[in-house]
Amino acid sequence: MQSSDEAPYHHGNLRAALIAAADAIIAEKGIEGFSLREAARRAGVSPGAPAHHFGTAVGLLTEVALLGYASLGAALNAAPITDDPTADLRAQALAYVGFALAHAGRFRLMFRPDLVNRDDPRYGPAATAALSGFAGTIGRSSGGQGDAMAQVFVVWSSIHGMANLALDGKAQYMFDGATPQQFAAQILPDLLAKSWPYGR
Amino acid sequence: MQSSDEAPYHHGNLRAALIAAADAIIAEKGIEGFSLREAARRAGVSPGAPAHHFGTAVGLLTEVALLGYASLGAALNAAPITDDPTADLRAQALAYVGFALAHAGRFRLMFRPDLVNRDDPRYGPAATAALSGFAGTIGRSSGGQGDAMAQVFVVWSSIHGMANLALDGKAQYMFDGATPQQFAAQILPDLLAKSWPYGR
DNA sequence: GTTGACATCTATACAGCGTTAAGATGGTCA
DNA sequence: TGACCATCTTAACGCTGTATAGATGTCAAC
Repeated sequence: MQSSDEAPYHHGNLRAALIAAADAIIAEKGIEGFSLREAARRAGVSPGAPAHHFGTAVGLLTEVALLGYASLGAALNAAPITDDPTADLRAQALAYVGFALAHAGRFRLMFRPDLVNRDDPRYGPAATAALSGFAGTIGRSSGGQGDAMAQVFVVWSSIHGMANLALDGKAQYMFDGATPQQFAAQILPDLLAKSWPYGR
Repeated sequence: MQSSDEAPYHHGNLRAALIAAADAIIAEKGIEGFSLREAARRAGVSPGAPAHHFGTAVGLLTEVALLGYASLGAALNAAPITDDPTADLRAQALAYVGFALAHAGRFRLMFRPDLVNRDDPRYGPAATAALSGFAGTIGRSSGGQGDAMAQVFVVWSSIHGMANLALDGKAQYMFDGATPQQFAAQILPDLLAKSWPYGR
């Protein structure tokens, strides 16, 4: 509740504070700049304190990754639904790439199997939910015909690959001078029109 | 020269031994299992020895990554050139995904900007050369029309995204029971036919 | 209210890490 | 032979994640 402004007794809700601290570190320094001890430092507790709430560092990072999937899903769903599924999917794809570039640390963490516990029961649903925007748009257009899973995966592959390459700076070897955003906007229509079986 | 079979004086060629040791560690334990000290241990030298040859750990890992790009290029070029560019590209794409799955550690390292020094003058050419197989196949079919760079990037995005998702085990949420290889073979034709402007 | 049980956090320690600095060692060339 | 230089060792520093034992505060039962 933060009712008194000094560091309280047993800190109150260390769990949430550690998650917030970890997310902030990752946003500032990237996933490589994260350390469990610094998260504890920022939360004002001793290095051993996080263990009680999260076990290991992976436990804490898994929480951040789950938040990342939630925020990715929110970003995808922020694109309005129109009567043009092709345009919708294009907007979602741009949102996906935009999310990767704007939240590089989170995005990289989300796809780091060594830092995230995939056996957490919340992981699968969180990942699926994040992609529900894609699935919905595709389903609205294909009318349920074909293998929906395969369609989502094909679209996801294309967009995910582009997000990764743009994030890794690979695009600069191909289009000098363009920002990743400009580059994405330029390439996306072509990429999507062809990777989506029912598009155009 | 390795003329005597005992550990010699100043070791002989520590540089090559360290690169080989690092590559072996990464192949065995993945990129997260790598440590500079263990590479030194395997080469039979002290922890400080690598510094003289590579500066920091990134220096050594950059060498491994450069080897990785070379081997990736070789894998792509191993697919024979026929008079059917679509089939060629399909084979190369399968080779790309196959490389990622067979050499996961190397592949992950190659795309880890924090572990590889992109400012190394050999980096850009190595990456470009690795993709020359894609570029050649695409160029052979498109006849030089259109933006060659953009075409390569679109194809690369799709395949790279699929390789990453398969490598990260994401495919298992969509096609249970199928091995990544089976999954790749199943999806690739669809992905490629649609991501490649001149295919089919 | 006092007491016991419990969750929470601290203090401390350990092994391992990357990196650095100073010095020993061996090869090479004048 | 002697000077020079590349190479490697030894030792140390501060950092990391994690484990253990104990202190501290909360809460429920009596």
